[in-house]
Amino acid sequence: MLGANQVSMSNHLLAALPRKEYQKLLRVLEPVELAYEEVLYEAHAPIRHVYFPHDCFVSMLTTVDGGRAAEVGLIGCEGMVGLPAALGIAVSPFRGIVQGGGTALRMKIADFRRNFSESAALQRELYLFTHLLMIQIAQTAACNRFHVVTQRMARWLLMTRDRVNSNEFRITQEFLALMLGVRRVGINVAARSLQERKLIGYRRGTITILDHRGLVASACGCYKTVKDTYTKAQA
Amino acid sequence: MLGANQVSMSNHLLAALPRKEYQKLLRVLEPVELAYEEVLYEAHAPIRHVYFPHDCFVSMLTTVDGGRAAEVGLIGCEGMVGLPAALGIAVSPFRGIVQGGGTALRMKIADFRRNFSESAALQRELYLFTHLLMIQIAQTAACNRFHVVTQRMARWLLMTRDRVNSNEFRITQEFLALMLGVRRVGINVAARSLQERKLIGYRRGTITILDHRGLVASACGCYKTVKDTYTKAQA
DNA sequence: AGGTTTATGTATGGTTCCGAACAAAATTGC
DNA sequence: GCAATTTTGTTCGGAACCATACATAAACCT
Repeated sequence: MLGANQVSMSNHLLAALPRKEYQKLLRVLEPVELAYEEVLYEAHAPIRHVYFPHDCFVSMLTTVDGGRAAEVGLIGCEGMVGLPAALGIAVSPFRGIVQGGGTALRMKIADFRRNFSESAALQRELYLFTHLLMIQIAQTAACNRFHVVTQRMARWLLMTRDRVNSNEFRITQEFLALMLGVRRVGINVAARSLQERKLIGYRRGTITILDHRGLVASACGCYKTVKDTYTKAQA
Repeated sequence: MLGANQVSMSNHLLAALPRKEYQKLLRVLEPVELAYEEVLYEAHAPIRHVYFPHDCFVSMLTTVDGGRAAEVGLIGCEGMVGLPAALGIAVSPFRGIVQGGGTALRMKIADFRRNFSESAALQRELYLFTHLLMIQIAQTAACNRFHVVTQRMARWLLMTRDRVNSNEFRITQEFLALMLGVRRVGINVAARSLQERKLIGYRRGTITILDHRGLVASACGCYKTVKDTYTKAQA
């Protein structure tokens, strides 16, 4: 039986499955440590495993012009990494790169296919998650269009917080710039602006959220919009 | 038996179904005329019908800050409008608005649910299309981040052309500005720039593509990236 | 401890786009 | 034909961000 702590640290998708199906999956699930900046999928490369994050999360990036990339989605313990597999697709359209290091359960793609086709509950959950991820990506598209760097950075920090369950995480400004598709200078300016307002603190490679509510107020509405959608759908 | 012309004018998703399943669906499919600017779904409103466009296409828009909207996806005869229904979702997350007027087949949501669950072929096609739409949306997110208005406008015109199979279509600059999430002034400048280079022509409410290859060269790579993905997947 | 590497801070000029307002031309309705 | 409406053309100052370059500071290594 899972204790409350284990449930909170485990993957929500798996946790929501009926007991029996969950235990069946456990037989083919393998615990792995995912390291910061580890690449799970290259764009257009085959999906060999699907991942169910516990306390880490993964950025999905898409590339333009053969070089520049931007994050289009963030997947943590609320979802599964390697979603195209649930749609019958063998290749990842995006680059998947680990952000916060931590633990996850993973499954070989062949095992996933078999178990997925046999579990109506898993199907239902993954199709729902597909829908939610699509909304997240779409909101990112609009957000990229309308909102300034400071707002987008605040949103990113909040989304990250929700996925690692911690107010502090390791991330450099350089890396954050890559995610948001801006220059590091832009992040630097935004970071200082948020720090001056005492919403965040940071030092060399670490950012701390000091005032959660204030940060929400500084972020664009995209944060709340997407979060509410997830909350409602998974209630 | 469908003649070649009818096939080319009909919906690709339906056309790719096995003969028998297609004929079964025909019993619950109803032909409709979709008018320019008609709203098929309001955001967060229930999906009552799914639509299979023939010679028209539909923009999916997402809203930020309670007002401004931007197009995140374009669906024409290559797909189905109301895709969340295939994921077991009853509500459209986006606003769906008809662009080029034309004909489509539509199905009541209850009929769709029943037929979808009974047709493995339809499931396969719609899950594939879900995947493709997700890629389109993600590319739009990156495109919004990196590319200038002229490039994005060229991309939009090309995507539209592919969906209506015509080099000329009715669209005002004002409306195009709404789709791309910019001011009309920005579209005006871009339109004149494209016209000066003899890539397009336009007059009050109508745009004509004059030099297709030249326009592709002026568009960002996002056009080709997404188009190639669709072509390859549906081959 | 001292040098190397990595991360953050700062400056400059230029481009794109925004917000707002107004002018001109094409189309429509009477 | 003439007025109203719709669509397109143009202007202006300012904000955000870009590319590039260089300066400082913290952490790491041996």
